[in-house]
Amino acid sequence: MSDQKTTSDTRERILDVAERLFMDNGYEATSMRAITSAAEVNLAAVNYHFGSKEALLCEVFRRRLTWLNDQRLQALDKLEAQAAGAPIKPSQILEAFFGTLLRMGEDPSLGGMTFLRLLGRTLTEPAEFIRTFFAGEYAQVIDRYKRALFRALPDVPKAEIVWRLHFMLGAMSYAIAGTDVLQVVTGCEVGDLAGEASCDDPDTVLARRLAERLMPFLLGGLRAPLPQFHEEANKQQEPSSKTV
Amino acid sequence: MSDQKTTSDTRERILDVAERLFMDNGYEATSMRAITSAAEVNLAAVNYHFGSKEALLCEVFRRRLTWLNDQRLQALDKLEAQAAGAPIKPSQILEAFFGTLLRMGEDPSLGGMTFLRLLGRTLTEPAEFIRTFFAGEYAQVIDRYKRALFRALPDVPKAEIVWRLHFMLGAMSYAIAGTDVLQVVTGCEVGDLAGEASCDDPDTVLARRLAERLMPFLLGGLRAPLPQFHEEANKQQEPSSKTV
DNA sequence: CTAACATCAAAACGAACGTTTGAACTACAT
DNA sequence: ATGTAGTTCAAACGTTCGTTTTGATGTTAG
Repeated sequence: MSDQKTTSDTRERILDVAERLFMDNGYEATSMRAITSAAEVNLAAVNYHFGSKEALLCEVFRRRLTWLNDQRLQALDKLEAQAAGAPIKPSQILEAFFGTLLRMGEDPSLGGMTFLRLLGRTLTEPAEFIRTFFAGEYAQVIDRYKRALFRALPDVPKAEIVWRLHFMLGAMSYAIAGTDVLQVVTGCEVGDLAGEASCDDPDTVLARRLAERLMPFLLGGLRAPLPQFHEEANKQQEPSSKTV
Repeated sequence: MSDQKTTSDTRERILDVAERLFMDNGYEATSMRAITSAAEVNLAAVNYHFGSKEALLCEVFRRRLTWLNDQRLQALDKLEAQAAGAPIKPSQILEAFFGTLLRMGEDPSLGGMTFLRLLGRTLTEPAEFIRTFFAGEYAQVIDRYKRALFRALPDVPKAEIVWRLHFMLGAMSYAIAGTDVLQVVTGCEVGDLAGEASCDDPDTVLARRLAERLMPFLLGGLRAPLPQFHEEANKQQEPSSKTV
């Protein structure tokens, strides 16, 4: 009555297949028939369980994003509790926000790199229902982290922080999308990785390497000198730690 | 005279309309009928002039990208000539690559922000024909700039530079896409801008502000401290330190 | 004038799309 | 066994897609 376990099998299989196909082909280019036949379920199953193709895409994200943003909020709670009123280091804030996401790429049970790539590619889709869905899913966590960054960087104009948060999200989004539109850029990347740690699957290794490289880049961008009109703000970014 | 009058404005009108509609709705969600009726041309005109919808998209990009990447190569040529063998500053390289692009956003005759947004959104599209098209268009210029960065940063491992070039492209791509998936992030952005220079159209102002903010961020990310491969304090699951 | 190109309206093409329908099947409480 | 609610199924629905065709009209250059 309350929770049908007969439901779970078909539902989950659809969600898993949809996640992969949306990632491979994009939302518009993925047909219901491709999804249902790959999931080995009836064509009508998606509309029965989710209502529509749009609702399916939202559910694909919801089952992972709710958990993710919950983790992010908990991580920030923990940081603020530890700080006990003292300012939190920007590197810790970035780690809580981006590290929590990137660690999903190492765990296939959380969607792994498939979900990360899908997320990165979908964040730039212009469809209205996607934009409003993401806006709702992210509203709380973005607001909390924005305020945390304001407090961590009191000498930086708030508008500047917002811009840089935008840029950081972009760098991450594009990096996890990994569309490799310019294969020239990545080129040596994969071969470079394959040489080492071959115990884990390539996606897990990639996720770890990505985090190692991306976090310092983001922090460097966040603490870059401000554009001309505010020169004296440079001193607020003392090398207070070697965490990077 | 020349034949540019024979190939009258039908071609250009299709390209202009397609550029805007592809930007607004994405490639898959934009129909030929929407394009031709908005351009007030016959439905068959696209297939007559370009051959197919795919070829139309490629032509939309080609008419701007060949010029852009030409400018980029010339800018790098000029830098290298001025340096006369001496190392070029990374900031100059970034200015030549990203500044040349961002300046297109201020010039409506070069596509303006419409083209920039379209470019940012299309760079993450998974469709195969798009990926191979961009790979061909960008191969030369990426290779030149990659080598320039290698020379400008001789102490940084080449693989690291490639990663950071990737991140910089991502930050720029997402920033110019401006999909605002998380409106919370931008929020004050537009209102902030509207206060000042209201003499130009909003898109031109936005492009200028974007460049002012993005370039320092990219440079800060590029020059961030390198990751330390054994700094794992909170997570210890990689005992091997054989990383190069 | 002629020939080649460009544009048009209209219609049609087959294919693929998201969605709906109504019957058949399953599980389980009574 | 029977009723009921939830699930699956094959088949069809109506629409829209990219593309092609036909034939007529306008434009331009040799």
